[in-house]
Amino acid sequence: MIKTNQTTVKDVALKAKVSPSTVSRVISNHPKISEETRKRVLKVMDDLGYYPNAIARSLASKKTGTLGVILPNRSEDLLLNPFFPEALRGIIKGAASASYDVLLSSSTEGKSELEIVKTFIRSSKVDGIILMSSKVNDECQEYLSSIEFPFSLIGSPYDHKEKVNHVDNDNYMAAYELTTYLSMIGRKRIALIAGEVGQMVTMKRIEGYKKALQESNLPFDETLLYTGKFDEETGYTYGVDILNLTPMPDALIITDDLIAFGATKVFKTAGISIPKDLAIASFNNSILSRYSDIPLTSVDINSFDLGYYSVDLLAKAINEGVKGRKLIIPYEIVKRQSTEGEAK
Amino acid sequence: MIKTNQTTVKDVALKAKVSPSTVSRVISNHPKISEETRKRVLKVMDDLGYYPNAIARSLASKKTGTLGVILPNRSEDLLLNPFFPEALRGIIKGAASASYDVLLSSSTEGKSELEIVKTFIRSSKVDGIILMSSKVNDECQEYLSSIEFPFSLIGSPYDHKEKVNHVDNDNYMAAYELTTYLSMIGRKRIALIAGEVGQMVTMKRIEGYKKALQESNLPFDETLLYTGKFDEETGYTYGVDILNLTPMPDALIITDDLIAFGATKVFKTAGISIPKDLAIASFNNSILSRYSDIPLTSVDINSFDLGYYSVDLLAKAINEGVKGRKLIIPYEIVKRQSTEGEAK
DNA sequence: CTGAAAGCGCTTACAG
DNA sequence: CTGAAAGCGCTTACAG
Repeated sequence: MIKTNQTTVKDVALKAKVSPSTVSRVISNHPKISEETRKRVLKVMDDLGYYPNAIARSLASKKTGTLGVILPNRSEDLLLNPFFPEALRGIIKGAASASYDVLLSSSTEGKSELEIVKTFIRSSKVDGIILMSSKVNDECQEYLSSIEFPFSLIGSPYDHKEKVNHVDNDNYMAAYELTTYLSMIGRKRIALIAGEVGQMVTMKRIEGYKKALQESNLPFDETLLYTGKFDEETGYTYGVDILNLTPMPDALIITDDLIAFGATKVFKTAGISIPKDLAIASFNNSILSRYSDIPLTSVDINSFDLGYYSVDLLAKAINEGVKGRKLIIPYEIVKRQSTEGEAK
Repeated sequence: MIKTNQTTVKDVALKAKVSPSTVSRVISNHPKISEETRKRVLKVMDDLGYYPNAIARSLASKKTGTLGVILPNRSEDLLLNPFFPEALRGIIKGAASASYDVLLSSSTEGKSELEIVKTFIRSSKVDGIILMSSKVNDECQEYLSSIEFPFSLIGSPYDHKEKVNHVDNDNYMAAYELTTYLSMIGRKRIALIAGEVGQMVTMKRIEGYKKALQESNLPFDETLLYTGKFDEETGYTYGVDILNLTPMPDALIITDDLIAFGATKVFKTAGISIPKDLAIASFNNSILSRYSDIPLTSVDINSFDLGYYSVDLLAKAINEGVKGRKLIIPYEIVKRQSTEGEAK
């Protein structure tokens, strides 16, 4: 913002010989303006290079035309997990087509997500908010629901399902299907590296996994279930852990390609044959799963769409007061070499 | 923004028995407020749960406290090139520590970057702008310079160097050093896949490459220089092209890991031994270069820092009117197996 | 150190 | 279909 002597509605009004009210009305496409007046004003606006001041509009109209996006606090996620850039791309695209701007949360160390949300709202900077992940006992969901501020969630709400707009995959089914598939190809000891406890998506996937084991008449073995952070370290660490199990699992589901990729390296180095000794399946279907030496079977969750439709939902929440709407984005299990060989 | 009956300066003023002016002054930390008054007002603000309306502040003060970031129009970039998410992460971090919010350009198909810039400025939504890449004849740089609007550039300005704040690697030197290194390990025919013509970074790297060839007494062979889009297709296509050259090059520089990764697959499938027959070096040092079957030598350009310091520069441009400042972010050539074997 | 007043550039009932 | 007036919630010379 610079002290350029902006041309204002007043200038336009003067030159078009109408009142500022009228200028304002043609700006906002008010229906009851005569075609003649509209044209004249439009022409003057063009001649003067006039462009409405968004800030002034916001103050007067109580609408900002911008959407706030809360990025995960832990910046590692932003870096490693391809979900975030992809979903963000979907959000940007969606926002563009709905004529919204996107304001990103500045992730400061000290500030909790809730504080960021509150600041966005209290400073009146956004019309609505997108939460990019769903935690168990998420205080942001709680808060936003309680003050009835328009928001949408990527993921499944931990509570208040009837009030929270959200877009998600059916992660329960995805894990169920994947586990069943591994069982069908003859695997008996199926391990799972499931992501962070405390994330709804982790809960859902574990549930689906357990259910599938049960229906396949396979025992659930707690020692085959891993949860934790999703960085490189973890991939290696768990890989080594699994290597040391006796008997080793003959299948492994990992909820992110990157980790799967890392773990795969450990197994290969140790002379484990994939998929013969160990079938591996993962999530996100990122570039890594395709480019891997042994291409990885992976669940494509359509991150872009998750982002894109979260905007759609949010726009409806803002404009029509929609609440509790739920959108399921289909996933797809892309089968590749890491699960396609014969079992030993 | 919701029609919550916000508490305003007026409410605070009333309860604290001061004028709104005074409240405003304690909000903005005006020095000449008595400690006593300050404390009383602060207490009332806290009691009332008051939080200043950012929009109103903006309108009155002509400062928005937000930075506009222009993302590349072609969304493929955002997806594939790890530079963008990384640099964006740096920007977000930098913005947070400088107390700015980040507004993202909504990349619509029809709109040029220049139009987005103009809209940001004319609607008074941002105090400054970050351009995430530098094109030859970039009209945004031209425009922003001409109206003297604060901005900073990631990359090298194509012109008006004395006016444009920018942060960049020394891409000339990086390409020069990498080429020289390949020559030093005995390579005689060094090919280059250089990225898009029209990007300043591509120009710089080609220059450095040529200079190094010359100083190493190697001929510059036009048929060994490739430019083009950076998607998967390109990697495969050029890989096949190179395979069909006679004689084949014995070294290849590629300005992105992903493409290098793709090309590598082509070569491996064709039975080319890396690095024996063909040494490969690339840029960005992404996760891919490490995880590759044959780990790739790659230039780490420190994308995060590029983003982070672009904010630093921009803040100085806004607050101190700084112009033409230049910041060089060091790069690092990370040597790995793809260049470390012996030549044939 | 503090207050009264004007103003930032729009929008929106209200009235005609 | 259009205008006059008040107001959105702050900030900032100006004056004291």
